[in-house]
Amino acid sequence: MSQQDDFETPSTNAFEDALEHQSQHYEDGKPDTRSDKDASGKDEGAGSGGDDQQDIFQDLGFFIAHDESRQELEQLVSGHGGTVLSELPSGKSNKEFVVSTINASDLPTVTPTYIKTCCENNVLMKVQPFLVPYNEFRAVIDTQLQNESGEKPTAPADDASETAEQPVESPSTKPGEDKRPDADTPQPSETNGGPMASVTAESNAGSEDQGAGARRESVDSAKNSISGDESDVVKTPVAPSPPSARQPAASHNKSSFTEEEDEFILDVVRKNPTRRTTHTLFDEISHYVPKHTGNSIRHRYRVYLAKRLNFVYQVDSTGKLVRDDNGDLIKTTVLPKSLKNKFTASEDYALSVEVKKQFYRDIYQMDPDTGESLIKDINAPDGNLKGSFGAGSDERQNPGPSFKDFRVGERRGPVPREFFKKYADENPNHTENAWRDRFRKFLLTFGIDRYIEYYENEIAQSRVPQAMKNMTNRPKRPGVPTPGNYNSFAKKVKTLSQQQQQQAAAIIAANGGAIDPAALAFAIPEGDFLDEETLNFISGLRRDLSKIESAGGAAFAYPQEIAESIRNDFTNEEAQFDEIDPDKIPFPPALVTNELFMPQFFHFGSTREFLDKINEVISRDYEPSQAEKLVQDLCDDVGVRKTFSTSILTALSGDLMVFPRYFLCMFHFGSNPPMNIPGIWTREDDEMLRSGEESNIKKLTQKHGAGRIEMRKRFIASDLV
DNA sequence: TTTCACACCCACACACCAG
DNA sequence: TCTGGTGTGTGGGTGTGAA
Repeated sequence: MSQQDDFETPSTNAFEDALEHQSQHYEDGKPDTRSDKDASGKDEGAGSGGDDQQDIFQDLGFFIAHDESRQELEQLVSGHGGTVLSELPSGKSNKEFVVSTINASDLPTVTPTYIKTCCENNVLMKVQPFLVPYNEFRAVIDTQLQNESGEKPTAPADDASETAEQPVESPSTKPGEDKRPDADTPQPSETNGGPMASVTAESNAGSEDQGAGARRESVDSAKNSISGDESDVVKTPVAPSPPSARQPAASHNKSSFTEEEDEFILDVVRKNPTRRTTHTLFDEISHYVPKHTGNSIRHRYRVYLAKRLNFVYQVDSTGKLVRDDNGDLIKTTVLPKSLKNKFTASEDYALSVEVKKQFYRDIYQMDPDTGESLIKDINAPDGNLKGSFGAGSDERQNPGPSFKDFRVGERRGPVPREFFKKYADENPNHTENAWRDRFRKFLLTFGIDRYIEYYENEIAQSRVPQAMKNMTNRPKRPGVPTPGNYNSFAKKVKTLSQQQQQQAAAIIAANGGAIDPAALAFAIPEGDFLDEETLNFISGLRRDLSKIESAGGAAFAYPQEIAESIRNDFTNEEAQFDEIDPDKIPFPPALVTNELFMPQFFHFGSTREFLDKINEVISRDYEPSQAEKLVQDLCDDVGVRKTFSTSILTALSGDLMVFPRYFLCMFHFGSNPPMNIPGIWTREDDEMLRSGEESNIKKLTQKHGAGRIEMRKRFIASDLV
């Protein structure tokens, strides 16, 4: 597989013909000349780098409701022959679209990415994968806001969940790319002579699904639209939050993918580009998109979303994300290698020849390239012999044929491990184990002499030789799940303990039969989660535990008078904030998500039980510099994610006395972080403290007390906030 | 009939272990 | 140390059924 195939091989089935169908279905039956032009422009556009601008949007109108890059989008539309509409389309024409990431108008709406992608490729692409589903919740909210403000109804305000985009390199076919042999090319297959893998382009043509958006289930971006948090998301190349896990269950057993979910999937892939083809990545994503299984998310990505992956974030050789000097992720259009590499014919041939040379050396103690003897003079000073003597003595006596005339025959070894180690060092495209396995399972089965002969013959005939295939016929293992099959929740539950099943069933039942994260957590194997980077962006908790740790005890050790003052404040506050009855808080509490808590959290039977355990953990004897151990214990014993407990510690300025209060108030008041609680510092509190204004300090003193203000100042001075 | 979500398949790359 | 057995899960699909 080409390393850059996703970008550089045009996905020809992605190019537009949907509108042509639409016109047949909906329009007036007039001949549409665009399709011919598109057909001719496909390859040209894809290969030309997009410099030769064409009127790809001719006859089409777009209402740009995307505030973020309105001017750019308008220029792109008009620059490519399209019409920029000054008001919302009537909905009667299938050639008019709204451009926005939110569809609150129930009109055909495409994402801004559609405009950009078409222009970058100079091709009118299929509109279907870029259609935005109608979001009736958002429409309701917009209407409410309009009613409250008395404003006229307007076009849907743009959602800011779209990540920043950059121009994509125009797709082109690279020389040296994976070239699949012709179907009639003979190949080294024992079991069938056909081509190894015919690339089956799934038919995407013929979609006239203008109503697809309206049919889809809408989701809860309404909450975000009110909070005004969207702008933050736009400005940073951070993924959209995971789609809400508390969305109403679909009326049927298959849920459509929303734009929000699509963007979430794309962002996780961008941050895990080496795992883009794996099953496990999508299974992990499914933990955060509970309406869909890993299988279906993977399918969704492969068939639809891969075309929209116009960039990924750069990773190092180990797959870890790389950041620039400012700490930002680096976008790239070059895809990193995936986890496993297919063996090519030239690799098979090179290995065959190298193994053959190894046998030749072993048998005849002669250098296969020079024909010189490898046996040192027996009287040599070091007394060592060249080469090894793995073969029988008879063969060693034999001067032997030239390497060219030598045949390996039935010989299978020995091949020292060192051979594969050295070979892997020189050919790092595969590991030592992989080279050895290729030798064992393919070369030995097919025949070394035979493959060399085949390969050289193909080259001589100016044909493209193929790699060996179909050499493995391991019997199916009875009772073992099919690899790469990440299906339904029910299947996962089957693997759980009886007690866990009962708990999961209870949660599902309490949830009206809908699967929620709490129940789902039982099905997630421990440690089977997205990488820390992804979790960070999911949780939004970017606290740096190492800072706290590196500050040693300084951040948590306070002078006696401050400690005394804080203790007094704490005692006075207890009646108001610490005597909330945990038995009145249902378990799991409403705010609990997988982003904040580990699966073992859900093993607690009640909120009280959870809080008792919290109290037990923080009562242990931790040194001031043992923040990391505390965080680890909270994770292991109570199921609080490290990122979450670190953020709480930061909000509490390390004051463990307030730790139970944080959870109690969070669950009771339904707010994370809990607001207006003494000892729990919010971002606004910190800004007020930093301002140094007398009025602000006065307010903070009333809220937190003088001792905690001193404590917080030290925390800020240590750069821990 | 078509589309799409979801289930399922299977060759094989890569790994590890025991004799 | 060599070797064979075999586990795991990637990579690239296809099959099925509801809407």
